[in-house]
Amino acid sequence: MNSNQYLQAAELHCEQRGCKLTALRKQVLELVLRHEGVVKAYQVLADLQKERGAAAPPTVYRALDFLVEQGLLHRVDALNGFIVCDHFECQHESMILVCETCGKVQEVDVMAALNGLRDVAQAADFTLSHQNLMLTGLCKVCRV
Amino acid sequence: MNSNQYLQAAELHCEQRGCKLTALRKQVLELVLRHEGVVKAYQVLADLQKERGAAAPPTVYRALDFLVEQGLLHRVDALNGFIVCDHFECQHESMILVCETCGKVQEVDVMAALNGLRDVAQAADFTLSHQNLMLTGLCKVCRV
DNA sequence: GACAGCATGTTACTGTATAACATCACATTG
DNA sequence: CAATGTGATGTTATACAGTAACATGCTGTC
Repeated sequence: MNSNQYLQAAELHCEQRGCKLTALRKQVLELVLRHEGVVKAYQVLADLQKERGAAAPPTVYRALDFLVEQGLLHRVDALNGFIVCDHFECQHESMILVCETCGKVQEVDVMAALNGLRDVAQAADFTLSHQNLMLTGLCKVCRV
Repeated sequence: MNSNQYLQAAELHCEQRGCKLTALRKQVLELVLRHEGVVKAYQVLADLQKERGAAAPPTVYRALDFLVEQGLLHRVDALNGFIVCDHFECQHESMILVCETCGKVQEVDVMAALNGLRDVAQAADFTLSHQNLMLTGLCKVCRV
């Protein structure tokens, strides 16, 4: 799926959920798409400023929040960053793998594998919500 | 284990690992211990300033980083905070459960339950390091 | 055209974290 | 004992992250 296709699908996705991928939101999403892997809010802000002159933090954060809410992006807490989710259509719980060495990220689905954790939590009288886990390790390339 | 016992054990633990729980580090650890649950760096900083007058962010961050490195604290990325680990002796991988409603945290061990995730990661050509997962959900009290 | 409701712009601020350099304390050793 | 090296701490300044609060603009509906 190329960038344009993605944007189109994203637009449709938003409409189906009863809200709009406005020009600004689309532009922000586009900026995020341009980067490989994790993008920071202030990076997006800088990019946005290049493209349209003035822009303040709230502008970017609001757009990013919206995109996260729609499932188009995932927030990666531990990195204060965001990544594109390329399977926003389906209900999923994912695990975001961050390589400690090169910083590359990938997302894998873990709906099933989470059950073990869910059981442990349940045993501690705790009910897990939907998760987007972030775990660290070594990617194929950096593993040597 | 009360606070004093913990501090003593912590001191021993550091020595065994070839480093020192200095007065400052001990004081910071004590300040963290005083709080239930998650503590923020700037909260600790404020407390520290009350006790010893001047103190700047790096002082606190260095101490906290040290304590995390020694396994005495866990960093909770998603909350920009820290919690005490009360079983720093043993090699463990834990899951930190954060209640979405009341914010209380608890730590549970998940060495075994992580294997499922490890397998999924391996299938994606990724080798997981040791983890301290943070997951959100509802605690016993807030679950209703 | 008036209004409601949402999106965006703007200002100012709070909170989180670190770089870079200065100084101190203490152990080692020549 | 003085010289030196090393790690801990102090200090200043700044970078980076996020939000509150209010102003303005846009669009659809009655």
